[in-house]
Amino acid sequence: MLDAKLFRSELAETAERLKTTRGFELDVSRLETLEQQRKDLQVHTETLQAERNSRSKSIGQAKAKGEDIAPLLAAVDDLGAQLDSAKAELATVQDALQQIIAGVPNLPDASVPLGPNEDHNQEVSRWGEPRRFDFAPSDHVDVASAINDGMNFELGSKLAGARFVVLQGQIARLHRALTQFMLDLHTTEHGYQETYVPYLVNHDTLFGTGQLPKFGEDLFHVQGATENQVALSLIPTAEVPLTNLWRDEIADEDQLPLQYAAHTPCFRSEAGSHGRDTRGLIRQHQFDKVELVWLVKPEDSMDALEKLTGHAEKVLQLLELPYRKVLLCTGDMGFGAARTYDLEVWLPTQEKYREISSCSNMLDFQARRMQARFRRKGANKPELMHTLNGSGLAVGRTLVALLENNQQEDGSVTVPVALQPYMGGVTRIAAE
RNA sequence: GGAGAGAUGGCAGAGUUCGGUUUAAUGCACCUGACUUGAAAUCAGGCGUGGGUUCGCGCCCACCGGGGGUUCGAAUCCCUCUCUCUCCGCCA
Repeated sequence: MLDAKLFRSELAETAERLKTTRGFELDVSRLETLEQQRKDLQVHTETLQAERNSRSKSIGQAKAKGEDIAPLLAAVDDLGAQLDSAKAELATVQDALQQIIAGVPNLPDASVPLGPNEDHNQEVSRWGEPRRFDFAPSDHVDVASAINDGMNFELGSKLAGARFVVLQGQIARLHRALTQFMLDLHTTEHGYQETYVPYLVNHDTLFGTGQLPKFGEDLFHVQGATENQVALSLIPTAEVPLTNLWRDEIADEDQLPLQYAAHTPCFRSEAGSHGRDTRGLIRQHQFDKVELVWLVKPEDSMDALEKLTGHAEKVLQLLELPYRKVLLCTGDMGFGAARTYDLEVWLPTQEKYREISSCSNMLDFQARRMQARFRRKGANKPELMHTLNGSGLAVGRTLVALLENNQQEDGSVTVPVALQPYMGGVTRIAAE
């Protein structure tokens, strides 16, 4: 959420920036109208409240002295009704304002390249050399299926439907090994606190990170998750529970930066992506991810983004997977992001780089929604934190990349050195 | 699943019986100053969050787990939801 002051004192400039960077149309005249109404109604309402308070106090004092309070009660007769209607009008206007403001995306950082779509992203660097095959490489589905039916989508759809999978045997173990490897790397080498979090969260939590109110259709919602009527939703990423650990909290300055890592399944309805990536593990309703989250002081957040991205890159490097790092342009960034790097891994059968990690600095956008704050030594006012998150990495897509890049002509798949300890020392997996 | 007790500022913790000088006591922590070579200790003062309004000093409003209700007036009374704790039962 952007600072409400931007919509008052710098409305025209803010609307212009949103339009040029994100192509987002802010309804300026409606905002102006609502803001004027809000101001009038709020002043009116608070005046009535002040009036009521002072009269009630007088009544209390008169009563204490044993005076007759009937005339005082008569004088206050219709104040309650006036106040009720003023409050109701104010609430209507404030809800309307809130709904607009909660749906406005973050403003990109000035360092982000301008552009309407992914064609305008900037490649920052490349690592590794895409392998040259002296045979026609198979895609990950064929590679894994050939290793003792290791990846079975028919079983997935039987159990749950389209976009679900069952992994078996060595492929399932490889998937687990990747997860453990990533989590160990980040917690022992990169300073993250290992964290286990709920996979179902409430709506306040989803509002905090920006999934609600605007992107509810991307989520799976669960009815009657507890005995009551509270609506819960499956997390689309561990960013949601991790970042919300500090919702409505005030940290001490010296507690920052906070670094959290968690492995969770992620659930996405993939509404609006019918027909895209229908084959294979690239786009599933359920996938595993190791997520990295930072909570930092504002002046540290850009530096933290570089570190966070570096930590995700380290995973790819140790797995010896070629990738490139891309700085997203203004039009391609997520709702809450101010600056984002995507890491894209080389997929030989698609002959292109595909997203495997997305690392973003949200600045205070989420912190404002969550009221996640910290207090500097000696300062009396708490201040909003900055929040960052990134995949380190998406486990399913890492498995895809490993299977495709490390396949051999005989159908076996070599295990990278860094992963071998997690595979019981095995250097390659093959059909048995 | 059954029975009971609770939720109050950064933290701890009064106030809730019986609604009204409570601008929520007090302590800890924190900030400023005094004392000190410096520190500790001590003393004095300050110190919740969000919002509105004002050039500013300031003034005003809301907030005692969430929502609703009763009332001129609610931390306090009523309803409801959530969460926590104790005991019993069940259970991976």
